[in-house]
Amino acid sequence: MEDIARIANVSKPTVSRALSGSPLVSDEKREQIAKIAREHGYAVNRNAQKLRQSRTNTIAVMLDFGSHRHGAIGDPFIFELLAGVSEALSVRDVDLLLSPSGLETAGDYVDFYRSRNADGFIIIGQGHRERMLRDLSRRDVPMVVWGAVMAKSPYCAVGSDNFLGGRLAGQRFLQKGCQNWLFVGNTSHDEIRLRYDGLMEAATQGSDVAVELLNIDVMAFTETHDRALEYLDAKKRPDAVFAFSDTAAMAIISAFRQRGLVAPDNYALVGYNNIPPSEHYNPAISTIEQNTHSAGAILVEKLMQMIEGGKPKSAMLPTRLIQRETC
Amino acid sequence: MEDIARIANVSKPTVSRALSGSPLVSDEKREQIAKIAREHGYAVNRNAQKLRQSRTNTIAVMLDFGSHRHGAIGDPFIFELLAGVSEALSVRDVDLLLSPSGLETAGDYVDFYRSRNADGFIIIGQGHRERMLRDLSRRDVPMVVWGAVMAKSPYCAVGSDNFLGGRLAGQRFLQKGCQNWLFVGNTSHDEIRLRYDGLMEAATQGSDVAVELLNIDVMAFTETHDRALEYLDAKKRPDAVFAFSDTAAMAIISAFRQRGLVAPDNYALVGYNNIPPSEHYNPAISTIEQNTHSAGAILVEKLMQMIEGGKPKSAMLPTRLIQRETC
DNA sequence: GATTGTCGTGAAATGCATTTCAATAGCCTT
DNA sequence: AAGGCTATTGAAATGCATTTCACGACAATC
Repeated sequence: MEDIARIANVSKPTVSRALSGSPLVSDEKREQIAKIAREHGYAVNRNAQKLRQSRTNTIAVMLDFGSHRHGAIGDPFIFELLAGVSEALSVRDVDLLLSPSGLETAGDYVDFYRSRNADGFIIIGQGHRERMLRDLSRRDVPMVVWGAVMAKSPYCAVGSDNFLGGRLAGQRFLQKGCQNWLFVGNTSHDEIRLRYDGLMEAATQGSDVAVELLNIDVMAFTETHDRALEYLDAKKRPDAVFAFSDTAAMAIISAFRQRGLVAPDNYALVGYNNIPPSEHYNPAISTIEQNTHSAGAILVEKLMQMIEGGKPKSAMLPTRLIQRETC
Repeated sequence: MEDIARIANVSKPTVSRALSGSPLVSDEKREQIAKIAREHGYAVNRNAQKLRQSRTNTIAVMLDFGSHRHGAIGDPFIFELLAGVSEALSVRDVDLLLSPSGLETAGDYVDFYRSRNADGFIIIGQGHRERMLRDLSRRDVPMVVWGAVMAKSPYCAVGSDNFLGGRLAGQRFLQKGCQNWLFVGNTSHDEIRLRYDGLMEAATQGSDVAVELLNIDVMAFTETHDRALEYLDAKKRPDAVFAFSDTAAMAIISAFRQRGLVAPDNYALVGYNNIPPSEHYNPAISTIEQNTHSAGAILVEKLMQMIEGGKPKSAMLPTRLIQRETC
């Protein structure tokens, strides 16, 4: 920068101001300096900048890649969410650091933050990290979580109305007169348990409705498929299935078909997320839609408020049932 | 750091060495210093470190999020690739900057690199950026590209043997005696054109084989589906379809079924990527498998060599046909 | 006892941009 | 013509860790 200053016959601060678009420097001079910088292949050292400003304009997005081969991550839904976040960040010219490694405990997160790697965290899915997240939220680190939104939550969470999602599915089952329901998913994840709770609430409003729970902990396609087969082979015959994701719904459809059961003739089925293939699946999958696109924007918005010192409130996004062939 | 040094009764350099695991400092002292740092909530400022070392231990991974709503990105395959890269990087303790915004021209990439935002680039998919990539590769910026591997390529590319993939599908079609083939994909992308070329080669080995091309430029699910319907409604009746991705294959299956055509009875179908749902789809999709997992590791390996000043060669990964119900 | 070597340590230089604060030049009032 | 104001500008301080180089202490060798 000093060299550029010399060539442009100005001082270092002036170059700095010109390049960062400060109003203190005239447009003419700015132009001229920018030109010189360009010609000499000079680009501001971003690390020196971050060091000086104690601001990184970077946020870390935590995806549970660990569960990649457990399937949760492969879901197009997560990808859409990530794309939404990425887009919202790029509008603000903030960089996205994807799932930096070695972050396990709340202490790890705090250290990472203190090392000024990022100005804050967006954490996708509480999963089984609920306890860690609680700890972390007390440590004065800007963070926003995508997942279950609970009244008592100590941190800012953004998520769909999962309880409603479950209830909508249940109400539809009631309409169709189904009485033996099956919920497929891992209820140890808050987000998914809320869906189960919503389904249960609907169940209590019907008469003679029984709900079973197929609690799969490895949420991959193949595992879900196999667990569903086992379930059927135990002579169970649900007339309504609510799956925690469309991907899982596909696994269900496949397993049930192997045993000669087809939706909607032999059972009703509702999935979750409304991923693109669901609409054209055979049969087309009824599902609960989440608004991924605004999700990303809201997550970013909240986190930015937090970084600026604000204390944003959690937000719950609406959800709706999309009826297709399976139900 | 100076404070920690004072408290530990040593000098700044010693603290630096202790915390970075230098062998120059005794284990005992290292322990003690680490303890003090922990107790006082001290964490090394990563930006100062990067500034001093002129090394960021960060690489930028470029995904074409722009095409998100054009579908390409939603493909689980891309996600798997990303997960593979992420994992390979985390082993090396390198951070992953995801698709920083504002990078269009080769010049943008160079500036970004010169600003020391990252030590190099992994670029997923040449797409329509082929020209930019050529430019960039001449500018002395470490980069590796996932996509078509071509002999004359000026940059290091890693990819599957797409030509072979196409040929395998074609050979299978020949075995089954199909004569009216349809290729579905956007051949303006090198990667996909190679698959087409491979298919064509197989075609020339058969007798009386005709190949048509359904050149879809928006590779999203719904668009593919609609284009397939249009195609059928133009009274075309292919007896073999090769789709550039399993996702596209699903769209094809759906569209064909709407016109009363079912695989494998009415036509043979081969997809690409072997994403998890393909195995259990109805019908189960025959497909060309790419090895995503080693892909990520190889990409990272090559890039690291390049960052160290090496000049790694391109690599082509094997590919194989997985026969399932559709063919 | 003198010499060579090893090990650990610290002072100071370095990487680079931003920001504060004081100073200057130029213009307008009165 | 003197005083006051604005718009620019620059010198120096600052953010923080790493690295070079030199030095002291101590053990081993002759």
